[in-house]
Amino acid sequence: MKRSKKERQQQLIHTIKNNPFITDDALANLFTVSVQTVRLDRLELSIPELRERIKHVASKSFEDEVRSLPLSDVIGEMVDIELDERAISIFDVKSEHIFQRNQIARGHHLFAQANSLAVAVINDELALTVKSTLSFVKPVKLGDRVIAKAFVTRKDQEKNRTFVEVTSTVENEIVFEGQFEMFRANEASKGELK
Amino acid sequence: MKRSKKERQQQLIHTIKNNPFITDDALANLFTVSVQTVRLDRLELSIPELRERIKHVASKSFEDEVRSLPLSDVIGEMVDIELDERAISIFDVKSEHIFQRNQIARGHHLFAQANSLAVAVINDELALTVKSTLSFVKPVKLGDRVIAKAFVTRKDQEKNRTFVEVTSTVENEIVFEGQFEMFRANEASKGELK
DNA sequence: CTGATAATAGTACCAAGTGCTAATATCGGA
DNA sequence: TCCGATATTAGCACTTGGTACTATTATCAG
Repeated sequence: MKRSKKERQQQLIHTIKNNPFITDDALANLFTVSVQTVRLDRLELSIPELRERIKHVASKSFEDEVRSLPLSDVIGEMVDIELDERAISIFDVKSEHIFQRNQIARGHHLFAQANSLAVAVINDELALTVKSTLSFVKPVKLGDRVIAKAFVTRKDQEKNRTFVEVTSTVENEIVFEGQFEMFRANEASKGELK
Repeated sequence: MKRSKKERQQQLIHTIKNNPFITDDALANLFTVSVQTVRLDRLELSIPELRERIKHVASKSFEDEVRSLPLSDVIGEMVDIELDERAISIFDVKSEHIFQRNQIARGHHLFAQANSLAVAVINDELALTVKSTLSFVKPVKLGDRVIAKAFVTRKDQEKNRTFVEVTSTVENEIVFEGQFEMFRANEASKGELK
């Protein structure tokens, strides 16, 4: 018992969290205990085996037909998407997102969530933001769960533009609004961008 | 030979592509061939086994997840500042800032640089973005050095608002412009924000 | 000192493979 | 029609990273 069971289990949780790809064997070495001990720990903490962990990580990102952009490029967690129509993502405000002084989320995270959602909702190989107008309606605090909803409002086929409106709420209260004018590369315009 | 080897292999590629979670066994059933045939096919097409496929999908998404975190501190290096007047920062576009597909910098990093500069230039305890209008003039690429310059254009003492204009350039060419309306908490208004 | 808790050891088993050899099909051309 | 090439199937040993279970040994605390 290096530092008691509890302490080890806390470390185990932490270690696996930021490296789900580690095997029991490696964990046993890390904590200088036997593999069986690691397994008992996982059992108690109901942490699934390596393969299941990996599968979980993988399927989270693979879920549904997010073809336009790999889900990975989205800030926040995508919960719903209908390409070229709408998309919803969730973003939990953690300590790394706030100003330490006042616990208020820094604006660029809200923008990042909204902007990446605007990119993701577009059903095309390439989507870039051209212009946008933002309104930070209400400060967002540590621990808040921000739900961003994006709607495609208009498409201009000739100019390859798509207009997306994003509204972010915390407990049904609007905290952020943004209009995004997006450039999209459809088949015809591929390769035009230098 | 239901439809020739080639045809089956094409289908195999397709099937695995949009469901990397399928086992050889399931594939064998699907094409009504033996498991061995599926394995030979994978071998010829150099498609890795199920576990490796899943691992690949997982690590791709995991890397991006990790990558999106350090957004908090990497917002450029301040090189000059005159409080309530102007500020300049430099931001080098690295691989973690771009879309892998086209090497173009993700918009929120440009916004983050500009926005944090707008916050920094304000000589007050608290500064928050209220509204902003952005224009992504030209795509920024991997390796580019973005120089953002912020100017305070106007102050509205009564409403506690400060207006900041930010222009970002790469090799003297404008790539981004933004107008920011900032809320500031001066002595008089401290604690008003709930 | 004795129980309880914790840790270790060992066994059988599983899924989803790889790598290999060997036996059959099946087809297409001389 | 028969022959050889290609394609397919079968079988076996072995691998990883586990589960599930039992048995033994430490270790600590009252």
